[in-house]
Parts: sequence; structure tokens; C-alpha cells
Amino acid sequence: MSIVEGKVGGMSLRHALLGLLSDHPASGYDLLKLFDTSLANVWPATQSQIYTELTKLADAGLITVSTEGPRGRKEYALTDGGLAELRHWLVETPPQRTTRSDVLLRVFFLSVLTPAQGHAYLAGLAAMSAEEHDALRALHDSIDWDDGGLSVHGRIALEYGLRFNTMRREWAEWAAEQIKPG
Amino acid sequence: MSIVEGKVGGMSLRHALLGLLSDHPASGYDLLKLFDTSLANVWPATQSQIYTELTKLADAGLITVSTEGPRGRKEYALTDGGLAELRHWLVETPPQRTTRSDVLLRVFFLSVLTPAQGHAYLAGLAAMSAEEHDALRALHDSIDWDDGGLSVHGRIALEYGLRFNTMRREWAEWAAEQIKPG
DNA sequence: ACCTTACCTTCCACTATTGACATGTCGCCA
DNA sequence: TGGCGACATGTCAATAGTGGAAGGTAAGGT
Repeated sequence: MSIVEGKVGGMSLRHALLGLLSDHPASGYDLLKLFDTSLANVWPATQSQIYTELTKLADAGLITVSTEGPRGRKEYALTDGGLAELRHWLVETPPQRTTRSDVLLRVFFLSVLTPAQGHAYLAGLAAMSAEEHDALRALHDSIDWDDGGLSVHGRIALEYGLRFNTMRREWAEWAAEQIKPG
Repeated sequence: MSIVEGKVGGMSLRHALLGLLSDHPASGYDLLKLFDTSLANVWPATQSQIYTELTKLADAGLITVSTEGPRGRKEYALTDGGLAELRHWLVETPPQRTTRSDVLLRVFFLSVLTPAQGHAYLAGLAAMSAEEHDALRALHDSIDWDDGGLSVHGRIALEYGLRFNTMRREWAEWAAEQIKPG
């Protein structure tokens, strides 16, 4: 049974924070950085959201705070309760996928444009995706995989980015074929 | 610095509604159904959200309403302004991808479980994905593609679902390999 | 000393989204 | 007649997420 009250299913920001803290203690700022790098493609979050949630988490006893002076950095660490909550979320609550894709939604309605416009749009989309893909692959290639250069987390996130972008690119190309005039 | 500033933003529910209405007029209930079928994998929305947004859209003059009696069905139709807004959104506002994946986030933190638990979790995930994939493929195969059985929208949505699930399944299998004990 | 550049936290107003609850019409069938 | 299920809309409270503004600290260079 969950330690946290309330029956809401979502709240994954909370668990993302607990998950990051399960590795080692960190400040809000550290976590913010991690969200902007490792988790950017998986669960984006803003600064205001992170600090707010950290306060709630501390109030709920899932993490502890240690301050360095009255206005200084605060370091947060996972408590036993927090780890339990993280495990509970992982194994006992069903994943719910609510993927909202702005990009896909656009392509869905491309028929309101002229064929030329639609085609140009898709070409642009494919190019953008290809760029992202190349950038990711370059990053991927620059890492010495046998040297522990990246944690398993980072490696998985990277690979996910690669695969995700490959799919997006291929899909945009396929969609372009479907809408092509003639 | 960009010339165009001001509120850029999500608000894609609004455009999803405009897009659906660009095909033909419909009631809130009709749109609700469309969201539950065609758009379920692209931009999920609830009933309350849809009715609320339709009212706002009508207030903004982007759609018109025609009622059938005091408590009956209301039919909404796109205005010229609405179509212009839809086209504007498509061609002039940059797509912003904010994909939040509950599933991926979970896999990201699987290391807090025992290897056996983690492995079991991934196996379950892969199985779930495979089921969805099979269901989608069955649906796909049941359609007579040469008979106009599905609009280009529906076809694209279906194909997207297929590709998305294929990717999820393959990815889950790949991730299982990475975390496998030994 | 002054300035810049990280580092670090808090607060606020707003929009989006969820998950109920409430209400009513209509046609069908036992 | 009474109930059931599909059709259909409206409203609410609560939570999640966005996009800033506004601070304060600490270290290093000129």
C-alpha cells in the first residue's frame, strides 16, 4: 500500500525525482540539470515544478533536506519511505500511456493545406528529425562505451533518443508519401 | 532575436478540435468519439475538456453553434476565422515536442529493483506491448484498403499506432537485454 | 573594488488536464 | 409501465504543468 495518500494515478514527476535521488543525494539545481539532460526526452519538467515538488516530497517525509546556511543550497536525500514509494510505483501501479504528440497532431491535419504546403511541411519535419538524429548519433559515437563513460541510465536514455528520432524521421517520410499529390 | 514574440504555446487541444471540424461539422459527442478512436494515441482528451474548449472556441468566433432545441444536440462548424487559425498554427508555429512517457520513466529507474524484479517487469511490458501490437495489426488487416474504407486521417493514425507499438516493443526487448543479470 | 558568470531558491499568475457528479432525451424491449 | 443503454451536455474541485520575475550566494577575473 502506498505511503502517500490520494488515489491519483499520474504524479510521475514525483517518482522521477525519487528515482534520481535513489542514485545519490542532490540539490534542486542538480536535479534541474538532470531533467534537462538525461530526462529531457522522457519526462520534461521546469524549475518551478521541481522546486515545488521537492518541498511537497519533504513535507511527506519521502526525502530529507539538509541546508547549508540560511539561503544556501539544500541537499535532498531519499528516505526509506521514499524508496518504498518508488518501488511501489514501479511494481504495483500500472503504467498509463498518455503520449501527446504535437508533431503528429499537425501531420494529422495536413490536408487542410494545399498539397504543396503539406509536402513542404513534411519535408521540413523530416529534415529537422534527421538533424536531431544525426546529433544524437554523433553524441552516441563520441562515447567510449566500454569505459563506463555513461551509467546504464544515461545509455538507455541515449538509445531511446536515437530510436525515437529514427522512428519520427521514418514516419514523417512515410506520411509524406501518403499525402503527396497525384 | 526573433521578430515574432508573444504567447507561443501548446493549446493543441484547440487545434485538434478545429482540425476535426475542418472535415465536417459535428457535435461535442461526435468529437468525443473521434478523440477516443482516431486521436487516442496522438492527443487524448476528456469529455469535460472538449465541451469546455468548444464553448471557448465558439466565444472566440472560430466555430459556430447551431442548437436543436433547448437541451438537445449542438452542432459545431468551422468558421473562416477558425480555418485561418488552424492553417496559421500548422504553418507558422513551431512544433514543440514534450513527450512524457510513463513507461520509459519506469524503465529508467528499474535499477532500484532486484534484477529478477526488473527483468520480470520488462518481460511484462514487452508482452503488453506485443498484445497491443497484435490487436492493432488485426485491425489493420481487417480493413479493405482499396475500398476507401478509411479516410487518410484514419489510415495515418492506424499506421502510427502500429509503428509506435512496434517501437515500444522492440525497445522494451532491447532494454531487457541491458538490465539482464549476468 | 567592480563585474560577470555560474549557482541556487522562491513565488506567482496562468493554462491544461483529470475524474468525478449532475442532468436530461430518446428508442427499445420485457 | 418501467428500466436500460446510447446519446448528449454542463459544471466542479483538484492537480499538473508553463513561463516567467525576482531574489540571494559564491568564485574568479580585470
